[in-house]
Amino acid sequence: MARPSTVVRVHRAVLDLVREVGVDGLTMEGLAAAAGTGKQTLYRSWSSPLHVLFDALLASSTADDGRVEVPDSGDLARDLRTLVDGIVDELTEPAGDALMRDVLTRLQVHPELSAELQQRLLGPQTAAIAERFRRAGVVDPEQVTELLLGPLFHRWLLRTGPFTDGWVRSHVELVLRAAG
Amino acid sequence: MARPSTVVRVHRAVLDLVREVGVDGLTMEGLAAAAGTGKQTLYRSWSSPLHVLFDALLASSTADDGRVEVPDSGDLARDLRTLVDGIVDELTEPAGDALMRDVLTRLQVHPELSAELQQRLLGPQTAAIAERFRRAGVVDPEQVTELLLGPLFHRWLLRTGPFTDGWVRSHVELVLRAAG
DNA sequence: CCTCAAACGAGACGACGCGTCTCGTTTGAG
DNA sequence: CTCAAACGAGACGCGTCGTCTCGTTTGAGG
Repeated sequence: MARPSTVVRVHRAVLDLVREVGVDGLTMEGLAAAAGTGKQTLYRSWSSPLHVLFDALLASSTADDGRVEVPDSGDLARDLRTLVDGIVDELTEPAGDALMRDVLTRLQVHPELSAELQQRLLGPQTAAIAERFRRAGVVDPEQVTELLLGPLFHRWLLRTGPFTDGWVRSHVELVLRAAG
Repeated sequence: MARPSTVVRVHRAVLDLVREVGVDGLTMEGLAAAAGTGKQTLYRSWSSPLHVLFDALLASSTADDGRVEVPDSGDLARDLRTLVDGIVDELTEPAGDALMRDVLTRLQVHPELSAELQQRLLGPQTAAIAERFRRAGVVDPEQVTELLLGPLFHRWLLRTGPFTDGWVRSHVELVLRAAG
C-alpha cells in the first residue's frame, strides 16, 4: 500500500518527533509536516499517532535483532541473575525508559496493538525463558517464568520501587526456591 | 475551593458519563454539560477529564470502606487462596473490569496521580498482605507480597492469560514454596 | 435579616487537531 | 512510453481546547 521510502521517512520522523513533544504531543498533522508527507498518506497506513509510533518502535526493535539471548551456562541461579540484570538494564535505560513505559501503558487500550506486541516480542521472549527453566528440570516452566517476570513489570510499570542489586538477587532467590 | 455539592454532582456525572462514552470519550465540555456546571468550575479543581474520573473513583472506593480484609484463619495457604480469589473476582468483575484497567493504565502517565493511588489504595493493601506474611513467620514479607501480586497484575494488565481456578491454585502454591 | 466576597452557570472566543476531500504531481512496473 | 496507484499539499467543517468575561447564587460574619 505505502511506498517503502515513505514508511522509512515516517518512522524516522515519529521517533525524532516523540523525543521533542512526547507521546501525547504527537499529532497526525505534526507527523505529516515532520515527515514531509500528506495527511492522507498517513491515514492510508495508520489510524492514530500511537499506531505510527508503535509501528516504528516495533520495526526498529525487530530490525536490530529482536532475538532473545537467555544465558545457559548450566548454573541456573547465575543465568537468572544475568538475565534479570539484562532486563533491568533495558527497563532503566534513561534514554528509552520513559518512552517505553508510556507506549506500553497506552497500548493496553488498543487490544489489536497489544496482541501484536505480545505475539511479536513478549511471547517469544517469555517462551525462551520458559524453555531455559524446562531444560533445568523445572516442573511448571511457564508459571515460574511468570513468577520471575511479573514482579519485574509490576515494579517497573507501577513504579513501586527501584531495581537495586539486592532486590534483584533476593527476587531471583525466591523464584528459584519456588521452582524447587 | 469547590462547593461540596458541586463536587458530588461532578463525581456522579463523570461516573455516569464514562459508562456511555468510555474514558477517551470524556471531555471537559461534555462533563460540564452533564454535571450542569460551567467549564471554569471544572478547571478550578481538575486539570483534565482523567483527573476528574480518578478523583471520583478514589472518592467512591474510599467511601464504601476501602479497608483491606486479609483473612487470617491461621492456615496461610487457605487464607492466600481466599485472598487471591477475592482479588481475581474484583479484577474480572464484568462491570468495572475494563474501566479499572483503562484508568489504571492511563494513570501511569501522570506521576502525581499514580503516586496518590499508590499512597491511598495500593500501599495500604500490600502492607496489609505483607503483615499477614510476617505473622506467619515469612522472612521477607514485602518481597513475597510482590511475588504474589506481581504476576496477578501482569496477567491482568497485559492480558497474558485468564484467571482459571487452576492457575490461582498453583500460583499460590509457588509463592508458598518461595516463602519457605 | 443584611451584606458582600467567593464560588458559580453560562457561554463567547481564537487556536488547533481532527478526519475527509480534492487536485495536480511523481513514480515505477509492464 | 504509458498509465494507474501512490503521493504532497492543503482547504474544509467540526469539535474540543483552555481562557475570558458577565451576571447570578450562596452562605458565613456582622
